[in-house]
Formats: sequence, C-alpha cells, structure tokens
Amino acid sequence: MVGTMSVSVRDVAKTAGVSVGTVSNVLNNPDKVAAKTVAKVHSAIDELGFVRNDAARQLRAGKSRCIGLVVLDVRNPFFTDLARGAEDAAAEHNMSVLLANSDETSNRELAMLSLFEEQRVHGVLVTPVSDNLEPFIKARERGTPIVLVDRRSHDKNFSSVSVDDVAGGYLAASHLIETGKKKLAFAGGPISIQQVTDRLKGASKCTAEHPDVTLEIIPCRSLSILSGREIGEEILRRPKPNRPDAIFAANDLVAIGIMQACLTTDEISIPQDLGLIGYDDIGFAATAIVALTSIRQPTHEMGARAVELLIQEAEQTDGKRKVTRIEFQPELVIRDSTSMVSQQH
Amino acid sequence: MVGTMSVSVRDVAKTAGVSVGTVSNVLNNPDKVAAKTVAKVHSAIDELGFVRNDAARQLRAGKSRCIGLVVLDVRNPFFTDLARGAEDAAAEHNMSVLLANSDETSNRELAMLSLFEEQRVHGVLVTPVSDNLEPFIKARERGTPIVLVDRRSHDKNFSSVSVDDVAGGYLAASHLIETGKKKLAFAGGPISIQQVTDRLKGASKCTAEHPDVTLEIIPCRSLSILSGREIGEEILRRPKPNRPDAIFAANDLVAIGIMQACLTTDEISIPQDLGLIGYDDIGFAATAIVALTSIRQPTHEMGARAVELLIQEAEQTDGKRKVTRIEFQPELVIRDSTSMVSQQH
DNA sequence: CTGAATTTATGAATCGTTTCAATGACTTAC
DNA sequence: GTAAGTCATTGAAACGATTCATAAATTCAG
Repeated sequence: MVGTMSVSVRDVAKTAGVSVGTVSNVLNNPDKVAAKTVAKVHSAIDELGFVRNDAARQLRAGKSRCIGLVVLDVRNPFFTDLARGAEDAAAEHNMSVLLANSDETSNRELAMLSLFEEQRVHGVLVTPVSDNLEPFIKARERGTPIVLVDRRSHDKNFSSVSVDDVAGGYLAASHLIETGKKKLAFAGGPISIQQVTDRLKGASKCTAEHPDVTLEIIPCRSLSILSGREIGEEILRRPKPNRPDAIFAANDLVAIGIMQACLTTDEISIPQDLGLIGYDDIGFAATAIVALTSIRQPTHEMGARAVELLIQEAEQTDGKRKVTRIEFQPELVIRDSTSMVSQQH
Repeated sequence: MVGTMSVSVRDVAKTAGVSVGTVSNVLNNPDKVAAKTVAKVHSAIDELGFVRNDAARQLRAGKSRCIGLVVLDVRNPFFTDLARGAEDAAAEHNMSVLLANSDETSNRELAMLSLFEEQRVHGVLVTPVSDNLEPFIKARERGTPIVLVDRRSHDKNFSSVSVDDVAGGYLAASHLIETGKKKLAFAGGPISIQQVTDRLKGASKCTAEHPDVTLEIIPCRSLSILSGREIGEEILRRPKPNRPDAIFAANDLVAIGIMQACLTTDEISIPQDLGLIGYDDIGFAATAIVALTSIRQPTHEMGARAVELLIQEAEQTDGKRKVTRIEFQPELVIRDSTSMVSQQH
C-alpha cells in the first residue's frame, strides 16, 4: 500500500502486530529482536513504504549524524578533494557531510554556520574567511564542536588540521635553486591569507641561505587562473633581463595562469627560460600543457583527520577541552615544468 | 549565561517571563506580539545563547526547508554553477540547498536519495546516473517531489529542466561549417549519456544538409580532460590526410584535453589546422590557452527554474500531478579556437 | 460605566522516534 | 517443583518547537 500520507513506526507496529519499541529495535538493534519478528517488521516496512523520519530521530538523539563543512570555494579541486576525505571518514562513523560554500565572504560563512547550528550538526569543519574567529568561539561555547581545516588557529583555541606551509615554501624554492635558477619570484596574494604568507616565508628563508639567489615578490589579486594570467602577461611585457628565471606560485591555479600566458608566445619556454612550480597538486596540475611541478598536500587525509578530530572533540563530555593541532608535511612532486630531463613531448 | 547544555524555548520563556507560545510567536510572527514583549524575549535569547532546534521545528512542520541536489560530479564547474542558481532561487523562498555528489555511481545516488528522504527534504533535484528511474518513482510515491535537471524524462513522468542538446549540436556543427571546415569530427562518450547522444544527433542533422561535409565519430571513455588528451594524441598519430579539420567535443573538458594535446607540438595549430568547439561554456573555456568557442547553456537559470518547479510541485496537495518540462535553447559563443579573425596573441 | 470588539498572551496537545524500566515467557539448575 | 536466570517484548515518557482554542487585558463606543 503506497500513498502520500506519512507512515510512522506506529503504523508499522500495528501492521506487523508488534509494539513501537520493537520496531525501533529492529531498526537500531536487530540482534536484540527474534529473527521471526525482524522478518515480520521488515515486511510491514516494505508493504507500507515506511521511511524513518530523521527529524524525530534527531530530536530524541539531541544531535544529528551530519557534519558541516564550510570551504572557501567549492570550485577549487583542493577543497572538493578535502571534502571527499571528510566524507569517507564520516561514512566510517555512519555520518554524512554537508558541504557548504562561503565564497570567501563572511556573510555567507555566518549564514552557513547558523544553519548548521540550528541543525544541531555533530560539528563544523571550517576554513575561515578572516582572522576574526569570534562567531566560531561563540558557536562552540553553545555546544557545537569546531575544527579548523587548512588553517592553524592563531590563538591555540581550536583544534586544527593543516600543512606546514613554511616547509612547503622552503621545499619549492630549494627545488628551483637546485635546477640552477637564480632569479626567483614568488607570485601570490592577497597577503591576508595565512597560507600565502607562510609559503612566502618558507621561500624567503631558503633564498636567504643562498647569497647568489634573489627573490622577487609579485603580488596577486586572488588565487585564480585569471590572476596568474595577468602576472604572466606582466612578465612578458618586461625586457628580458628583468624577468625572473623561475616562479613559485602560491597555488596551482595561479601557476597554470602564468603558464597559459607564457605559452601564447615563443618568447618564454617552460622550463628552459622559466621554471614554474605551483602548490596543492590538484588533479589538473598533471594534465596541464606542461605538466606542472607542485607541492602536494595530503588533501584527502586532511579531510579525514579533521573529521576524526571533530568526533573526538564531540565525545569530550567533560568540561576540559583538549586542543589537538595536526600539522602535515608537504611533499615535492617534480614534473616537466621544472625538470629539463624528463621533457618528453 | 553561556554553557554547553541545550537551551530551549521553555528556558527563554522562563527568563523573559512569558509563555512558550509567545517565544515561538516572536520567532515566527513578530507582528502578532507587542513590541515591548518582543524586546524582552530577544534579550532573553541573547542572554541565554538560544539557538532554535531545527529538528523539533521540522518534526512539527512535517517537512524541512531544505532541497536536495544530486549531481554527477561536483568538480565539473557546470554543476557547481547550476547549484549556485538553485541556491539563489531557494534563498528567495527561505530555503537551503544540500549539495550531494553521486560520482556517477548508482550506489551513491541511492544512498543520497535515502538520506534526503529520511530528512524529509522539501524535494530532490537530480541528474540521474542511469535510465532506470524506478527509485525516484518510488520516492515520489512516498511523497518526496522529484525534478530532473539537465535531463529530459523519457517517460514524461517527471518535471524536468533541460537544454535542447540537439539544437546545440546543430549550432556547433553549423558554426564549424561556416568557418570553412569540411572534415568534422565529434568527440564524446559514453553514449549511454543522453546529452552525448543528443549533441551528436544535432551535429549529424547539420552535416547531412551539406553533401561536401563529412562527420567522423570519435568515441571517448568519459567526459574528462584526460579523455580529451587521449583523443588529441590519437589524432596526432594519424597521417595528416586522415585528420579532421574541426572537432566538436561533447563538453569543454574534452575540448580542453584535445587542445592541450595539440599544443604540445607545432604540427597542429588552432584554429588554422583544427577548429575546436566545446560545450557548456564553463568559466575555464574563456581562459584556456586558446580561448575556446563553446555552446553556452543557461546554467544558473536552469538551477533556479528547477527549484521553482520543485516548489510548485510540492504545493500540489491534490492527487493530480502536473508535469512541466522546461527546455532552454543553447547559445553559440565564438572565441579564438574557431575564429581566424580575432586571433590576437 | 457597561458591553462589545480588539489586541495579546497562554499552555496543553502534537509531531515520530528512541529509551528504559517493567513485564511476560521460557530455560536451566538444584 | 521452585528459584534464578535468560531472552523477547512492551508502552509510557521524553526530546523541543509550533499550533490553536481559550483566556486575559486593553481599547472603544455609546
């Protein structure tokens, strides 16, 4: 019997000739119910087309089995990979991930946070737009666990999962120097983003150790392909002696933009005239026109670990809050955009 | 007073010295409450850090204010744009969109559908993985409105929002022919995807009208950049006379892959030796190495209209189901990859 | 000043699930 | 044959917001 009216456990119980408690047990603790009864209940469920009402379940449970994830930009493969890691880890705990997109604006970020709070999600993972963590502190005080992803907490107040971006910057610059480059440039911005600053810091540290190497800083409006193209075009306008011989871009999108600009002319070839290295190792890096050398972050694992931290934090019923800050080490992935040897096209 | 224990309307009522009904009215019908009382209640809410429990609210309401959206691939900009259109339209009705990702597998699709049903979402928008719509028919019979997006329903059973892909295919082929190309090729697959078949159908129809023009079909594993590259490499391996002089790719990702393969050599230049046109006009098309001509779909509006249809369908309380099928017309966007004139690099 | 009309406020009932103390049925041990 | 256990099932209470019939307070007309 199928219909548009709502079917409840009570209806199932009546049809199966058992009590509501038994139906609930069939759904949640099947081993506590006699096999014969389980069968009866299941057939009633099928017959009536019963679908468990999650709102009622949550109401009783006090918390939902969903985890909120607020990222800066769903279009950036880095974040969708991270989301996938979170989903996989959540699935192991029988939970789901709700993906939300702050679009780098505080307003949207706050709206999503409120939505998640009202939903009584198990917790919220967030890459905050700004340094002002006040709303998250408030939310946590109200009982919603919060974990920062891809971002260390300044105030050591939040658990977080991040990557050592200073080390990543060092790695990138050091690799460029090893390939014989001397006039390095760092392309990235806005500097309000912590990741950008850290990557630059690491690169500076490395170049400081090499007296014969210089590091120019080329600011950029946003971490997008378009910004990268603008930078590339600017470099093409320069007289040759003023051009860097290698660029470390703050992320892969910027690097790809620079690459596109350079390859529209014959003036600059990669990597001979210009070594190029990106950051994040998004899937697109390997398939770029000239396969892009990049700094890989354990994206999937970051998402997964963040979920673990969140669940752990949610279990801390006592007043004490244990703050755990996980920091991964980045990894250099060498491809054609810096390596003369493996040029195979 | 801030704490980790849950604050309910009852607590707010006690603190404000009013009844629970009044608190509820302040939240939902502020005009029915005296201004002074509203103020009292609001200050109690702030003092206690009250956050409305959405589960309880939904339980009473019977339905949530969320719309589920299941797409094939969140990484494809086409779908994130569509999602954005849906979000905007939903926001106007004071609703939210939950974005889920079927990854083109039926299993995940079904899991997400169940999740949404249990959540008693207002309705579900879906681009189905396969032709088997049985689970969706069942879900709708149980009371969850369903609208198909980017997909016409075969059985005329579902409301849907789609684009006339046959017309789009015709448009693409016709443009290539106008630029003087004679040996066309269509690159796309798998053919189980309705969009692919329709686009090819439109292109065939057009070439059939031109006796001096041929159309080759180059199948492809998936609609990804990687598949496109493989096709490009295959073409490069052919002796020149066997190469097409223009390719219509089933989507932009494939077109970009082909472009990448061609630009690693000097053998083929775009558009002189090979005209190239994609489909979807994703943001990346305009910023590709050679700006890509494409067929634009009103992505944002499709998402928005789908939400409107869904809400309309949800309001149909009577038994009659009105099926509305909206079909948009695609639009040609000419860029450098087919146009000799505007080559400006 | 009274009765009617209008504006505000009340609080018990409700939504559907889960929980848990209590009951019943049925073994097993002595 | 009885006491002590198991094992399976029961059903009322609880979760927290909303609704709505009702009551109270206020305004207004005459």
